[in-house]
Amino acid sequence: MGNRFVEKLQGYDNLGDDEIAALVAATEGARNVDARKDLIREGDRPGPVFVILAGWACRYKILPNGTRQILAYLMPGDCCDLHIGLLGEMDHSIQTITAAVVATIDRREMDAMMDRHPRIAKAMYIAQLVDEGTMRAWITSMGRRCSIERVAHLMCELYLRARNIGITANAHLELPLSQLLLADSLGMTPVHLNRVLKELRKTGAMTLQRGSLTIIDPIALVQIAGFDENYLHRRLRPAA
Amino acid sequence: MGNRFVEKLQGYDNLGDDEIAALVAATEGARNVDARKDLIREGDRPGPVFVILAGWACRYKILPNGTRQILAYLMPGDCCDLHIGLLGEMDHSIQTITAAVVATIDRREMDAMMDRHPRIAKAMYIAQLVDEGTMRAWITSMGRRCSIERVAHLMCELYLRARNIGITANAHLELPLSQLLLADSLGMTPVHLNRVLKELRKTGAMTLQRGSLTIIDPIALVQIAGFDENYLHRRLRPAA
DNA sequence: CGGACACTTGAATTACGTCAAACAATGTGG
DNA sequence: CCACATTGTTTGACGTAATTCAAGTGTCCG
Repeated sequence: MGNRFVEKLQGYDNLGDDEIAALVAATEGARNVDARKDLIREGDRPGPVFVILAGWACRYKILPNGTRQILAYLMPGDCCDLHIGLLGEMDHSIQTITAAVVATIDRREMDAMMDRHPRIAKAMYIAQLVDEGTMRAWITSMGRRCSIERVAHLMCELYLRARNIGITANAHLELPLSQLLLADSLGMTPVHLNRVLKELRKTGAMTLQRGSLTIIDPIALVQIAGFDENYLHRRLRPAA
Repeated sequence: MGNRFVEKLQGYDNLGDDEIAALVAATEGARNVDARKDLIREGDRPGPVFVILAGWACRYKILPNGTRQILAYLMPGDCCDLHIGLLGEMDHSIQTITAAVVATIDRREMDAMMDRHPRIAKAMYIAQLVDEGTMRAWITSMGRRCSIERVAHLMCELYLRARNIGITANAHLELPLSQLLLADSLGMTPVHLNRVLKELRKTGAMTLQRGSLTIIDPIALVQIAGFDENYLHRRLRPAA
């Protein structure tokens, strides 16, 4: 396995050897981070750009009433907002889910790299647009899909994103996400999520057990989710 | 009233006279658009950047089952994604709500302008980050707030955004949003939204009637919404 | 005046939440 | 290797917020 960040950006625009070298150099000093460590917290003054090279993380927000909302999952190759440094304060937190390898790229270095390599800039912008599209899909799910559809939709999203970076095997994916975490992502209670997972198992579309997702009947799953087949395709492999 | 787009960006970074002139020139050929006209549709190949100079618009998505989800409101001064042209297809549609004045800026022209005027680029990036923050707030609302809290929260957001561009008077705002539109934004049925509005009226926090929003008791409203007072403050007036 | 459209209200239904308890998996220290 | 705490999953009984269906009441506008 090479540098996941480079591989992801390469999927968005063809990068030359010098560009790859620049990205590799920029992410060289990556550090190991334990599971469940905040990389940055709501209210903090943003610093450098984070890149997740291995492991999983999530964006989240804690509400005044103590509940939590997960806003997005970060998989290997993903990074935080490109221009994060322009804001005065973070409006959400980012935490590792598993042990992870995290690189940080100084804002100035990032700007310089994007100036020198327009294709890196383009790929970064596309990545940002894809992330935004995912947020819109979450809003849509929360607003207009019932619980079983929401769960199915999230599983489709995660599975396709994972397949895109080559961490699936057959119709199978190791998902290090507890039911509590998933419930906090989908706007439902853990109890209800558990019942929905049971129902999905019963339909024969998929199973999720002990952190292991198996897509048994992809067509049925996509059908339940109301998942637009082109949805991630076109976003993950946009026209050149 | 000057150019709302310029005024908004000026709020993010101090622009010089030449930069203002460049923005004014870029938005010169604005055209009038009727209410309820799609500016661009899901699946279309993106073209130039849209800027709303007057009137209201919204981003939305239609689901396979025919329901609709509003994803964001665009007020005077707002624009669509900066790098929209990099994607192969739109993943959502944008439609005017009222009659509107819309400028389009060619991608090349936009790139050139941002190259020549780094402060314009910075202001545009901040605007983009603010929009993203708003999306995260919507996800949070949908996931973790009950209906009355959601409604109150959206009204806080819209009121503050409107105040920031100077279209409020006292504690009052003309909101050209039907209850059907609001319901499709908040993930609820129009019937239920209507009842929630009635309840909010009863609490004495606010009224929304015939397109006219009045904040009667701001403290009570913020309290109901669980609205973070700093939330838009820090995003709309970030530290220099 | 009549037709279209947005808003309002009531009654019945349902999806999901709450509370509570049991069970499984994993890890820690004695 | 066992007691035991800890954290995640599963299930049942019950309560409630929100939807659905249906029938109004404005209000605008040709």
